[in-house]
Amino acid sequence: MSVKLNTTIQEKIRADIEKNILSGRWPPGFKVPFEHELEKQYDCSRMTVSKALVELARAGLIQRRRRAGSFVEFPRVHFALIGIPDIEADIVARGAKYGLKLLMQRRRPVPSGKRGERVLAGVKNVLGVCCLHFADGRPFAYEDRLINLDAVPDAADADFNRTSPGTWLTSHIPWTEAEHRIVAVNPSQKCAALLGITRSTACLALERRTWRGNQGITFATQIYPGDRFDLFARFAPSDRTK
Amino acid sequence: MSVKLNTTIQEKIRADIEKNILSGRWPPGFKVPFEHELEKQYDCSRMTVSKALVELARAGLIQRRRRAGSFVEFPRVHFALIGIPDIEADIVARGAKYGLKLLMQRRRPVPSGKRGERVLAGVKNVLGVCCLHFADGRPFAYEDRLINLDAVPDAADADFNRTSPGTWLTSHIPWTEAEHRIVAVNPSQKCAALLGITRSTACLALERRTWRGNQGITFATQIYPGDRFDLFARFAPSDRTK
DNA sequence: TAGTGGTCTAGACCACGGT
DNA sequence: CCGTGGTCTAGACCACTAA
Repeated sequence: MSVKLNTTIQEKIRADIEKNILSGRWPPGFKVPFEHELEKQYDCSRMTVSKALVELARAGLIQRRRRAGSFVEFPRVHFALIGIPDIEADIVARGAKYGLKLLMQRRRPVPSGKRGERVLAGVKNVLGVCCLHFADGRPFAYEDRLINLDAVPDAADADFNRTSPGTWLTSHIPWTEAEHRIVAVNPSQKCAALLGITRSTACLALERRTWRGNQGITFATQIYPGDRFDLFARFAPSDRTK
Repeated sequence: MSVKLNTTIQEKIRADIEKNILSGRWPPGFKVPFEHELEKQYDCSRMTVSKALVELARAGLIQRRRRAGSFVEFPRVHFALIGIPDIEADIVARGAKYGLKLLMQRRRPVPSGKRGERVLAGVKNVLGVCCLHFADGRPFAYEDRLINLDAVPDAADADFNRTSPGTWLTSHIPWTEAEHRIVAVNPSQKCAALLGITRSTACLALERRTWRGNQGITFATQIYPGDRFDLFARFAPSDRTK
């Protein structure tokens, strides 16, 4: 189908070996030729061979062991690199009109015993924000978010009627660490009413915690009705980026 | 906290630059020093600098442009590298006892109009398998799977009372492409009864399609009660592997 | 067009881990 | 022990592209 013109030597080596593995010709445990053998076979320097093999090891296709050589690994766990979208960008990308309704925005203590505790433990200066996201005028997601005002003081004056808190944050502060949790939940009475569904409608809850260094930035919970939202990932074992 | 002893030059360069970016000292759009500048600064060869920068570009922290240089990128989209587990391994890893009950295993036509169609369109020789996964004797997940017997003929004789279809497949055939879809659903009457829940209990549905080349291998739907299962990912922008 | 990154070479030394 | 992979060097040519 597609033709590769960008055929560098290391890319050719990588592609050849990958083909051998994925076709099953080189089964799991199979010993990949030594670097010096590939060096001769492709008539190139050892550095070039090494780059190709390092790449394959990164992708989880082979395992490299000193003195022993490189061996084909078996992909035992499926990984999915899932893009967790900015809601506004996601809705616009789907061709719908984005709408936002701010329900609440005020300083409040961190609810103790709740899930936000771990990110914002001990933080006094916290902003709580609740809002509804709309796609073509229809409720699309409910969002409940805590923001550490010590980390992002500007957030106190932000206008979340125009820009959603998530969008605002990503353009105002970089994060160094993040956690995502995906779970199916039944919505609370209040949440169900806002989304125009019943409590028995399955929803996808997306929890996101972000840090910058040791400082917690934000904890957000987004609730999507199951029939209006899903997460999707398509990928190949050698292509873990994008 | 942790001390790096494995301090190669390229690792030091990479770590230094990463620290500058994540601390905010080098904001988005900031020009990273040219390769030849870093070469002098660290008193090493250009290849070493290059490896460090390539690594940072892979991680999405910088963007490299010919003639212009390298620039700090802003992490705008949240990605989650989620390990979608083999159910048996996952249950055992949680410290529970794994159990499996085969409910159905027989050849059948691909249900047309259903979600399996795209993977196994036109395939005549299809094996349908339904089973329940247990953790410590309690229903943990319901699985409905179609397997292309043209691609994996051995599956016809496999004993799915002992090994779950997913585990069996990953150890018998490699895949080249996969799709995952994650969505919240209300279970069917039958599924709810098998899992010991009601139809109004929110469940996480994991759909997985895998191919080997152009040939569809399998289409699986796994239903997890929302209160017994979640997907979790923790990561830093520079650490997209594992 | 000039200077950057992309790729490659033909060596080198070393740490490590099978034998 | 000794051969492997891990890392590094001091060059080189080329493709691309911003100025």
